[in-house]
Amino acid sequence: MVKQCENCIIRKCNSLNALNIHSLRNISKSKQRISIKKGEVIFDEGQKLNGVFCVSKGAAKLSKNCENGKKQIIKIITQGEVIGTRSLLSDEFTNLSAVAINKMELCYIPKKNIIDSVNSDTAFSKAIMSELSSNLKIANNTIVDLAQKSVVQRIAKLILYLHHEFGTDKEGFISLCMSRIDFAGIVGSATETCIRIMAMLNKNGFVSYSGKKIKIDDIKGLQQLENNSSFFQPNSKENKKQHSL
Amino acid sequence: MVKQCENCIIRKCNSLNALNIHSLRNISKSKQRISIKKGEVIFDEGQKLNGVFCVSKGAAKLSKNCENGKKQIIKIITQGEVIGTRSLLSDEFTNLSAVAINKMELCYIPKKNIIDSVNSDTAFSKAIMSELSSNLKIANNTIVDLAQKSVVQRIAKLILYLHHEFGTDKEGFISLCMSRIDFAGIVGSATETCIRIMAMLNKNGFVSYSGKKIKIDDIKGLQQLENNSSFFQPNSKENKKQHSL
DNA sequence: AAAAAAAACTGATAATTGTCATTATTATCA
DNA sequence: TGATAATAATGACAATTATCAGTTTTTTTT
Repeated sequence: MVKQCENCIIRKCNSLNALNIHSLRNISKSKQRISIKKGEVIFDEGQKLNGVFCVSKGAAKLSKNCENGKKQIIKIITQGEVIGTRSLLSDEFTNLSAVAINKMELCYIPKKNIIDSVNSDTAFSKAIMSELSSNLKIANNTIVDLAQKSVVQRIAKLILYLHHEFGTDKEGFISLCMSRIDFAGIVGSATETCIRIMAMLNKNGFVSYSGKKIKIDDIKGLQQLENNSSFFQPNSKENKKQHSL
Repeated sequence: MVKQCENCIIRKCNSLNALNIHSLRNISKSKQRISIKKGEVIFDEGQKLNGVFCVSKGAAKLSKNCENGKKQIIKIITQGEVIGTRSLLSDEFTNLSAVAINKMELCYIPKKNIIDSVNSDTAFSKAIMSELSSNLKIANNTIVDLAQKSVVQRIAKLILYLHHEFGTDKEGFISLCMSRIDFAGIVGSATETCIRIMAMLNKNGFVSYSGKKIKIDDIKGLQQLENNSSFFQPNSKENKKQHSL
C-alpha cells in the first residue's frame, strides 16, 4: 500500500501531479486513507468540506436530490479523480452528494494543504484550472445530450461509456455494475423506461445481461444508435407491420 | 467611453477584478473594444481563440451544434461575464459558439495578458478558479433541470430567469428579447412545443406577449409552475371534463 | 414599399416517456 | 438460512413531446 504521496501513481492523472515535492511531503503526513464500501456516502449535498478526496480505487456517483424525490446523477467519478475541489475553493457548501458505486479506496487531503498549495504553487493552480475546465466541458456535453438525445440514445451512450471506461471481465461483462435506478438517474428517465429500453436493446441484439451484469453484443450497432436512433424504432409503423405479419 | 481598464466598472464583477494594477495597465494598452450587432458571431465552435472577451454591454448565447442540425444553447452570457477562458487556458479549440443576442460591446483581451497574469498573480488565478467553479455549478443545475423538469417547468424557469436577470422596460416587458427558436434551444424542446407552451402560459394568465416581447402577469404562479407543473395540466382529465361541460 | 426570407403559429398525428399498480426476482441482513 | 427489503420486470394507460405539413405574420432586404 502506498504511504507516500511522492510515489503515488494515482495522483499522476490529476491535478495533484503538479504539486512540488515540498507540498507532497506535507500532504503525505496529513492525508488519510479511507476505505468505504458500496453505497456509503462520501459527502452529502449541503455539507461543508474540510478537504478533498482523491479516488485511488473504485467509482462513485455525484448526484443531486430533486424536488420529485429522485436523484439525478451528474457524473461518474473514476479512479484518479479528485472530488470536492469546487466547494473547497469557493468555500461553499457542496451542491452535490458523492456515493460509492462499489468498494472504494480514497485519500482524504485536508483543506489547508490544498489552499496552501493553490496560494504558493502556480503549476498546481493551473492544474486545478484545467481540471475544472475539463469538468465544465464534460458538463456542457451532458447538457447537450440531455436536451437533444432520446433516452435510447442516452442509454446507448452510457453503456458504451461504461464499457470504454471500466472495461470488461473475462466473460465480457462490463466491470462496473449499477442498478437500473442509477442508470435512470444518469440518463434522466423513469426507472421503468430504462428497464424497458434495456429489454429492447437486448431483444434487438445490442446487449445481453444477467442481473446487473451487462455485455455489449453489437458495439457498432450501439454506436450508430447513440448518434441516430431512427433505425431502431420498436414502435414505428414498419415494426408494427412486421409484428402483424 | 472607458479607455482604461483600471477605471472600468464592468470588470469589477468578474475575475479581472482580481488583477493587480500592473497587469491592468498592460491590458489597457493591448485590449480592443469591439461593437457587434444582434446575430453576429463572437467565436465559433472549433475555433482557436487568441484572447478572451469581456462583455461590457448586451447579451450572448453560448451554444453547441448538434447532429440533428439544431443548436443547443448552454448558457446565456450577460454583462460583466468573460468568455473564452476555458479554451484559452486549456489551449484547446472552443467547444462552444458565442453569438450576440442583441447589440453588444465587448473588450477583447489578448491571450498573452491573461496567461502572464495567471502565471504571476495568485489572486487572479484564484478568481479564475472561482469563475470556473461557478460556471460548473450552473452547468450542474442545468443538467438537473433538463433531466428532471418538464418543458413547461423549464420554460417557466427561463422566463423567470430572464425577468430577474434583465429586468423589464417601462411597460413591463422583459428587456431581453429572443426568438422562440432560441427559447426552444435553451430548454431543449422542439420550437413548436415551445410556441404551444407559451400560448398555454398566456391563455392561463401566467404571461402575455406581443411578438418577442414577454411580460409576466403572475409571477407567483410561474414560480409554482417551475417547481411543480402538476396543477397546470392542459390535457389532464379534469381539464378535459371542463372542456366537455 | 414590395419582395423575399425568416419566424411564428396551428392542426393532425405519432412517437416517446411517465405513472401507477402489480408481480417476480434478487440482494441483504438478523 | 429464512425473512425482509430492495430492485427488476410487466401491463395498461395517460401525458408529454416531436414531427410534418401547411398558413400567417413578422422581419429583412432590395
